[in-house]
Amino acid sequence: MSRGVGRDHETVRGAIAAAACVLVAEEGAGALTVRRVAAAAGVSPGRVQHYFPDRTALMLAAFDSVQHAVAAEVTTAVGEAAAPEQVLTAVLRAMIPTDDTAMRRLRVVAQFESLALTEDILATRIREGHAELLAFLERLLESSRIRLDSNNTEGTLQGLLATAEGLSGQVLLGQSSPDRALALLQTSIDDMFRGVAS
Amino acid sequence: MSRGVGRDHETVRGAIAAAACVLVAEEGAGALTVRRVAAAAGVSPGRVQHYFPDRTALMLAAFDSVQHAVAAEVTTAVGEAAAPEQVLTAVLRAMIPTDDTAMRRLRVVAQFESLALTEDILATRIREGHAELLAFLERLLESSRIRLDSNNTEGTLQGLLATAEGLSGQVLLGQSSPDRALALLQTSIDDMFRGVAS
DNA sequence: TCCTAATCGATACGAGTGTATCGGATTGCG
DNA sequence: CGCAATCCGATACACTCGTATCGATTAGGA
Repeated sequence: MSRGVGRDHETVRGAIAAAACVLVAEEGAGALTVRRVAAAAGVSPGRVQHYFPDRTALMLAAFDSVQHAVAAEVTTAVGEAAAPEQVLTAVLRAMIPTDDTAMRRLRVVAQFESLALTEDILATRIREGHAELLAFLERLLESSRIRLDSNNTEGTLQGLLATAEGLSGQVLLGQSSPDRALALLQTSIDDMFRGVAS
Repeated sequence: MSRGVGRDHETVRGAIAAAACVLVAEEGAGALTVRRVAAAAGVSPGRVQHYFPDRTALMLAAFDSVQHAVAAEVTTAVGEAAAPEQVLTAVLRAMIPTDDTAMRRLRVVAQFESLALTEDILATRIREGHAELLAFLERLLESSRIRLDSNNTEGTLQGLLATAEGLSGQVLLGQSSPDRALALLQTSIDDMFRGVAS
């Protein structure tokens, strides 16, 4: 079934999008090209063109691919945690790249974030994902017995997310080691829980 | 003196680099092109080519241009502050875009940071600038009477810088308003100084 | 004055881009 | 067994890109 109507459309699309992500991770967003992606996926340019009408569709598919990968990563990290504090810690730690695969994934995310400064569609999607994550963590903490001393759960969470994102950027740029970033992140988390009755 | 040897080389170079920054701010790093920059600077492509041997030189000049602009901004912000705590606060607040010009400037910085994930020369320069800023703030706090409770000045500062960078990214992506980001940043700074005898 | 070096506009070339289009291959259905 | 729908490889076209190159212009020293 290498041709014809029997092809599993979504599988092929996903494979091409995944190859596009690898390409972006290694060569930057500028390499997001029909022909380059085709070469990276080991596929003819015509095939890529068949599954994606234009360059924007290819870009959005690649973005969805990383976003789903990140969501899956977060989900498994959450699955292993029990208490709400552990869930929060796991989610935030997942934003710091420690191994090669996480490094690549977060490099792709960083590339798309800078693309989003120009492409409004990407900015919207990133905002939605960010708001979703924030709401999830907010529900998590509010449904538990945890109450933050600042009486401002959303603000504190947003600050924590900003810290994690900043540390992630530092690691990606080689300004900080993953271990150091994780330690600093843990300090911020501990500060947040300080003086809180669980 | 529109031609000939009498031209002020550095002035022309600077003007072209500044125009390149405006272009990057408005259209992203992908617009960093000889012809586009020439058009943005109101200059013939040949002139740009004359002052910059290749695209990399143009990119580095544009990067230096923003870096100097940021340094100047920080310097004036520091000049208005008296106490070391105020200096630190001023530096960190300068990383959050509040008006249009700061917005544009930080957009350019963000674009170059994502470019640095691919271009090693940029990564090196950013690391150097970051280390320099960190060392400056460290000296500032250590030479003053301020001692951090965590007994880990560098780590705390790095965490604070990460928070500011993360908040800056949130503002750039429209996930947070400048005022909100400034408030969250202030909270982080206050937490840092909590329990510290000045 | 004139001549050398700097400046710069214009043009050209090859590579790479997005996209349109065509034709053959393949498959599942009637 | 057709046959229509899908799949996809190939090609073409009009662009933009970086870069090389040439010639004209200009300024300042000899």
